[in-house]
Amino acid sequence: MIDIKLIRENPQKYQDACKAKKFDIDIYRLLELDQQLRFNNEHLQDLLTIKNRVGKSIPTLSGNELQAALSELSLTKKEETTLQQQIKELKPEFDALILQVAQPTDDDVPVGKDDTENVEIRREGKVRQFDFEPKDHVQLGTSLDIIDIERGVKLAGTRNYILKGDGAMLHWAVLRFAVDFMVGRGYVPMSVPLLMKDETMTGTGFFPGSEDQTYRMEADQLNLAGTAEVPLTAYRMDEILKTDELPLKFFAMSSCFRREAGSAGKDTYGLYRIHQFDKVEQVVICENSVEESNKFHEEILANSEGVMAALGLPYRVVMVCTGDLGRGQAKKYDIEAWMPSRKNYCETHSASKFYEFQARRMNLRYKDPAAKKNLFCHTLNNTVIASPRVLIPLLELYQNADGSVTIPKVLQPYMGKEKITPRL
RNA sequence: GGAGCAGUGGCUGAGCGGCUGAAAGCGACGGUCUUGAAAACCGUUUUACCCAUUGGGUAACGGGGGUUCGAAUCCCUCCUGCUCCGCCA
Repeated sequence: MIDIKLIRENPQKYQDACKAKKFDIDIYRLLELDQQLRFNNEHLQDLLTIKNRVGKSIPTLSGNELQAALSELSLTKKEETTLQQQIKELKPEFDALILQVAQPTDDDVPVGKDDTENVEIRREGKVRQFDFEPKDHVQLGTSLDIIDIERGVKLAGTRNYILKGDGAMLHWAVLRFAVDFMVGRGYVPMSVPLLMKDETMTGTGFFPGSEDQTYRMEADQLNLAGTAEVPLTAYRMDEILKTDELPLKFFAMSSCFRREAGSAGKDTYGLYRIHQFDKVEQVVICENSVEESNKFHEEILANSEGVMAALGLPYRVVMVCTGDLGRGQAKKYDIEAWMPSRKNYCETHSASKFYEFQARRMNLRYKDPAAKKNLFCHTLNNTVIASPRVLIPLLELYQNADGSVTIPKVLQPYMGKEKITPRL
């Protein structure tokens, strides 16, 4: 959410920000509502002042004076009711609109319409050239009997799968490695609930907007989180933190649930785009400072790059363009791993910087001794590892001519072996 | 799921129609004292918003609604917690 004061000062900036991110919001309608609400509120406040003053004198009055006071109060009350009625009508529209105003992006964010215009920053690692005809991850998974998509779909419908034997082990190995890695970086491990209230979804910025992408438990009015970003970021929601608590650095491993509505027919092959997966996610909550936010944005990116490097996966870092940014994101880096079967670098990580956009929605603040008041925190998050998507490059790049798959060194302790071999 | 009890400031806890944005204690912060610390003593200490130069005003005692000139205090409802019962991974 954006501070209404900032919008008043420079409405065009926010109108432009919405446009760049392809959100159709009428900032000027918002300002109009704001003005009416302020006018009504001021008027109401004056009325209440009178009401309080007269009301307080009531016990000291009697006879005609009392009657006069009471009739004055009944008049102000009538006026108060009218005003409150008007406010009640205007407020919901105002609230709904201001939640939709987009966070302006940093100046260095490239302008573009969609993900095809994201800008590559650099490439890391060497893409493997095969001297045999490589299989894709589905073929490998089937021949090694470690991935069973057909039966996953039988049980749970399209975009579902089952990992089996070394497939399940490899999946967990990757996650466990990521967990240990993040512990090593000093982040606090968290095990969190995944059925989230609407307020939590709104606080983190997923609602309004991503209702279509969210599995909803209507009977209980809860929502299955699509990422542990939601519980981790909202963990201290509605609180005022002590300055020395900051920065908060968390990570959680969790299952993630996504409806993938609107992507019918897209990425239908294999384990790329699925309804349920597991992810280790990192979140940083820091003080209200652009420098701090930038510092931690680089830090969480570096954490994930550390994981990719340890896994020996070639990847590139891209800066996401305006048209591909979410409403609240000021800047975002994606890490894209090389996926041989897709013949491209494909997204495996997404490092987002929000400034106070989420914190303001969640009313997450801290006492700032310098400013001598409560400021909204800044929030950031990034994937540490998401599996089974990362198994795509992992299996495909580590395959051998004989159909086996070598297990990356750092994962071997978790697997208790060096190779996944076909059953005979 | 049923019954009972309860939800007040950072915490404990009083208030149970106007004098209460809220006693008291603890904690925290600042000061005096001290070589330093502790103790003692003094002071400060909820939040958001509005108008104005110092200052003034409004709202909030779990959420929402109601009664009343006036609600932390009475009523309704929802939520949360605790205790007992039921059911159960």
